[in-house]
Amino acid sequence: MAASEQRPPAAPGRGPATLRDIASVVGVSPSAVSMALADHPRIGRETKEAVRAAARELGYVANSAGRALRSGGSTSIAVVVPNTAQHVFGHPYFMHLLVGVTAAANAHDVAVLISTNPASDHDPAAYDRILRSRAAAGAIIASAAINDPNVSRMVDGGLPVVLIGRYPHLPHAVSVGMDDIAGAAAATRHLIVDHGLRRIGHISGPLEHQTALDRYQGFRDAIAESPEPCAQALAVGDFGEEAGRACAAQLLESMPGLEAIFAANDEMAYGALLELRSRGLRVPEDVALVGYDDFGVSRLTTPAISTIRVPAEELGRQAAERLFGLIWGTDEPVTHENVPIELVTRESCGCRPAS
Amino acid sequence: MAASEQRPPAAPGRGPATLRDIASVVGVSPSAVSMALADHPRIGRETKEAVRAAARELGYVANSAGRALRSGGSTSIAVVVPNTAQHVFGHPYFMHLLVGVTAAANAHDVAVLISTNPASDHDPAAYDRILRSRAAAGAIIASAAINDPNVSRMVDGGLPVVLIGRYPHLPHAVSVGMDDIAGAAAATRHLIVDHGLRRIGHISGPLEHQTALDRYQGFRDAIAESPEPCAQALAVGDFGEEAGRACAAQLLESMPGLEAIFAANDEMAYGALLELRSRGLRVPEDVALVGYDDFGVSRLTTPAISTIRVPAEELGRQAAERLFGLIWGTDEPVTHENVPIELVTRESCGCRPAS
DNA sequence: TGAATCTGCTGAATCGTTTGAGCAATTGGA
DNA sequence: TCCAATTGCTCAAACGATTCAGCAGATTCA
Repeated sequence: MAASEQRPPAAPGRGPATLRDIASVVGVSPSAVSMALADHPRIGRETKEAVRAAARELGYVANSAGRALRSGGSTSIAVVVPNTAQHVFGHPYFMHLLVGVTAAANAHDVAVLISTNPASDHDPAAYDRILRSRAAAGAIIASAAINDPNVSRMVDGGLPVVLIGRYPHLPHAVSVGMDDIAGAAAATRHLIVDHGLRRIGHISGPLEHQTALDRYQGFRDAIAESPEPCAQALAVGDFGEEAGRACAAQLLESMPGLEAIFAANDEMAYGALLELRSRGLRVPEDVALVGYDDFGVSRLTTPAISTIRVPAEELGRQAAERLFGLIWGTDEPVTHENVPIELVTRESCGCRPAS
Repeated sequence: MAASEQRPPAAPGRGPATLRDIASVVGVSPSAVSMALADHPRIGRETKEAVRAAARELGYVANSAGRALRSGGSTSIAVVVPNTAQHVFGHPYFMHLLVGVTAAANAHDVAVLISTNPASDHDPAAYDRILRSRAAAGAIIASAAINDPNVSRMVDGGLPVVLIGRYPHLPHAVSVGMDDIAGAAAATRHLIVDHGLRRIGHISGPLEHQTALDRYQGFRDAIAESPEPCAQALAVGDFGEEAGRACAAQLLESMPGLEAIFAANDEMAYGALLELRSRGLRVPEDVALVGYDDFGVSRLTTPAISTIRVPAEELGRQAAERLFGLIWGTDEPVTHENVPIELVTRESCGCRPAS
């Protein structure tokens, strides 16, 4: 079925219609058809109507390769995930992000390409190739480590790029994120001020991620601003549930009389919950617990985990809009923008009685 | 070419390199470069090496539009989600599917385009346009309602399409799915045979989804094959947590002495769990519960919900491989293939004591 | 020595679309 | 009546990669 005939002009069933097919139906040149569809003022009203009718009839959609080639720029954007697929790509955060991005892209009739790192490390990264091949007109980069050299290479690569998160060492980069420092401080402050807890441990993410750094910073800020002295402890995890267990164990060792744990994400908070439960400690009566993210996990556990809600979908939507602004040049170059976050109190901090 | 002055040959920083840039560096024609990169036998070894060196030097990646235009066929595949974005796209199922698809696509150096329905209903669907515009060489269609006319239109549209799920009314369609009937029967049989329960209710999905139909069918099969008589009841939900609550309430009304509930997915099982708990009924002691899917939700609840594990990632991977087979013509046209599923017993059916 | 073959490349055409230049017909103004 | 301006289209040239026919030069064989 791959062998195509010589192409009798505008064979009705054979493959998608082209400008030429419409042209031969209407009886004008392909150029006229192109201009008619673009609503060019120099094309007559009748011709335009005839062209549009024929286009609808034949189900014409412009060949994206032809268009991209001629007008230098595709109608796609890429969402790239620099980290290995297993680690981040499978995370609910990414899914919500993607929903936001596709919603915005759909509204502008733009296709979304997703790209992760290939397994091999010496090869040029997959997303690198996508941008160089001009398959996408720009890219949204999600959750990169701060020392990822690819990110700064892409930012400097001349192609429109929007980063998700905060990148203090890339001052020229356009980014959309949230105030993780304030969020973490709010979570910690809630434990200190509203629940009167004084001996608090933090389970952080890997410290080469800005997000982990910022949440740790917010934690320390809240401790520091407390009028009454608080004791703090740190255990460094990797955002995974198992690390949460291990870090909770570590905190219990290192800080006798631990009253509360603030974990840098909900997965680790859940891990901590399991560890505490397995040691016979009650949450929140013996140890209070707060997480971060609110992507479903924290709502389901018993007790439900109090957390900071990250509006990932909104993040994705704004990143996409910002990217369109860069691509079409319709935007003042805002360097960084934050979406609002919110403390969600549930049972694990002691706000509502665990049922 | 009188216009050769316009283009200072291979300006190093200006935009991605083209074949011409390499050609002018090496001192051969663009054709030779193309053939060298394709490892054509009629190109000399030295030239090939020089070309490859220059290509690496300039960071050359073939312009995807140019290549697609000439060789008729892009190097992307599309993943389309016919349902509204809110409903299905945000589901963990989709995320796992996507991980599998991208993993397979990455391995073959193929880009993945994702597409959802636009809001408007009268417009040609977004994925329709993607295929017609040849932006993607083929498509994987995820979770469509059985009466979705777009699906059969795409299947008959002449472009390679792989469906995910079972489509008994589209006998020619290539699809990858799982045996939902067997899975549901296994879940129900577990309640009957292993736990000795006899009065069982089913919370199904919307019955215009084949998945919902099949799981209901499996439920009834297991009831029917039971040597001892069982009582059954049905409540129809929409795969959402709220519907799970409502359906559980409905089942408790309609079937006095209800001993067990088999829900067609984990979200609804979780809703049922909440409803049972709010009525003071213990799970599994008073009412046993089994769900379906195992995308994280069921593992986190207390008690953890027994369920059927759906290998969505594997589903995505196989769908992608099947699609490549269709596109490149390297495959016998297997019509339908199943991935294996597995019963995962946890606490909600009574297999392990709830901690 | 001359013809056939092989080797290594060039030139031109092509994919489908867009766009500026330009041409023929019509209309307007003086 | 004649020169302009306007209207409505056509032509040709791109965009970048691929591919096939063909052309020199070198090599082989008779």
